[in-house]
Amino acid sequence: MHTGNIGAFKLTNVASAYYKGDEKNPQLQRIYGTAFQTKKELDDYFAMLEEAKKRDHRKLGKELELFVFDDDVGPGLPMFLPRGAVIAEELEKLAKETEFAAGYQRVRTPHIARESLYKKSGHLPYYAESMFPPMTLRAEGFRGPILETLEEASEKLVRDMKSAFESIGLIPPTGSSDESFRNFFQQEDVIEKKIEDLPESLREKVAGDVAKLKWELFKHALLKAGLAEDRYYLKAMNCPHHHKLFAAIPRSYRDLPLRLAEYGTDYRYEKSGELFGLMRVRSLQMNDAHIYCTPEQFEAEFNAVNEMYLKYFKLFGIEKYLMRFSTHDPSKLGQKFVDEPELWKQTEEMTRNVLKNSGINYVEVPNEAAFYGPKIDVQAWSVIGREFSIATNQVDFAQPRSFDLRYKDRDNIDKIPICIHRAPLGTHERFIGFLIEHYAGNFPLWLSPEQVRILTISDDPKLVDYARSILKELRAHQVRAEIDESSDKINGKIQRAEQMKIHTMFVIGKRDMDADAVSVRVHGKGNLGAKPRAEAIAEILQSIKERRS
RNA sequence: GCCGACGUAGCUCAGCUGGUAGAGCAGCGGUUUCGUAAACCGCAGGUCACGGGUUCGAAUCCCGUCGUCGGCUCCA
Repeated sequence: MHTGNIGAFKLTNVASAYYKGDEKNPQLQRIYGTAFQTKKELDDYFAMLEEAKKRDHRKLGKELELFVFDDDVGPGLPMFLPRGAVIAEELEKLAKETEFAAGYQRVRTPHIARESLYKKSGHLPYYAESMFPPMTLRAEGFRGPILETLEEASEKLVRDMKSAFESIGLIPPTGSSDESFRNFFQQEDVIEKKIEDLPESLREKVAGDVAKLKWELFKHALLKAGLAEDRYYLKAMNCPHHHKLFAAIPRSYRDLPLRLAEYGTDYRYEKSGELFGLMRVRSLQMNDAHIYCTPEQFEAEFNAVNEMYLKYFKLFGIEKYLMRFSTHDPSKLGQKFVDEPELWKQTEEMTRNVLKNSGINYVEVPNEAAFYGPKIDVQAWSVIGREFSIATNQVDFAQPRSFDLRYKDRDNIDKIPICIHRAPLGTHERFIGFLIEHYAGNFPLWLSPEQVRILTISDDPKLVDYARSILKELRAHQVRAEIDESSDKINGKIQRAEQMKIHTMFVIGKRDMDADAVSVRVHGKGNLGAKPRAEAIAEILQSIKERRS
């Protein structure tokens, strides 16, 4: 490229940016502009932006009464109104059916867990920044009296410290008075010597680290003294809970692949400036599943997941997509990525091969992997050509190890499974946001918040009865139908229904009633004329069943 | 979190350089019974995001907080 190619340009906006893209660096003012080879391309680009503005999911979400945010609830915490909740439920139904057919099983897990779970999983410390701070409770297990004074507490602390030492096989020196115990505790070299005397298993546990030993003992004593805290975190991912479900039952190679699915609710403490409508939120419900498999099964499972993506893309009319294969940066092992250089290499190689063999459209991006393994992000383009990061698909070698997950293989040896994290529809929140823009709020019938609205031409009681009997029939078939019996003129009723982008309108007048018919009007298509009632309803049911676009 | 802009009725917005709030739609009450994108009349609705300050007087000026948006960074 050179400047000679610039045929048209336009300045757009002004904003600051970090020097060299690092948030630790100072910020500079940046003037944005865009350029194209031809005026036509430039105009098309701005037409796209204009169209995107009209389709903005925040605007349509408000107009169509899909979801709201409320300051008292909190930033980034969307609430779905009935019309929006419908879309989420349809997506869940779709996911459940698709996953059931693909051999997944549904599970259910709580929204919170103890700190220990996230220590095991590696979320603490690798993911701590993105988690809500913990809620702190007085530790469970303390049954003793609440201590009145500080002295009392400290005496008890020392006493319990002593028994803590004894509990791991360290015998305090002769006398065992509190005094001598205190002295003993001060002498690190003595403790070190004692550590050497420990059985190997215990020695490993403290890893020769006196500070760590002291800390462990101190915590133990604190707990016993009733001064300990117990911390619970809101979950930011579902995987740790699912790993526990894997571990809950002894697993054989015959059980694999085991596919555990849940539309799990997660909470992530996104930085305030990152929040953006439904696209970036702090409470999110993910179309999540974890596949536990053997290395031999990996390729088939991974391909099956990709097949599922393609199936969804087709259903939603997503024509352009790209898989971004994210790998680790060796210089950030132990900081951003778990410190397992060999396993990183192996799983990345394995994943790369599957991608290559499958012929799927992908690019490789370094340094963007998940902390527990290589990751594939799926980008999709909406009909107006805007790009969204919708879904993710991750390979995890780290957590199965840290959770000590095992299955008994053919050769009677315990082996560690590989875990595939996958969420083809991403989160409800972002996916619904995407769909709003993609369809410009004109959802296909199966997704439509209100599928049919019955509009009566007059409020003649006989006519209203006829209209209500149609409503009843539609609802008996689970069709989301409403009736507008207001005293407005038919034009007014149509206007309101059209503005709410109601998919199908049944206009009911005396002519229709006499012929046991309905006049069908479809949003965006206008009046389609009268049809026998049974035929019109059958068509509605068929379209919903097939999830027609 | 950082830089910048913005924050008036449920919604969309008006309110000029400070004189103490206004419209349309929606809502409610009537009237109207009208065949494919807005029938008519009336009523009600606002601590002008929140908290402080300047001033005789603040929606208007200043400071702080919260929130939203445009970016950065991050991400599903």
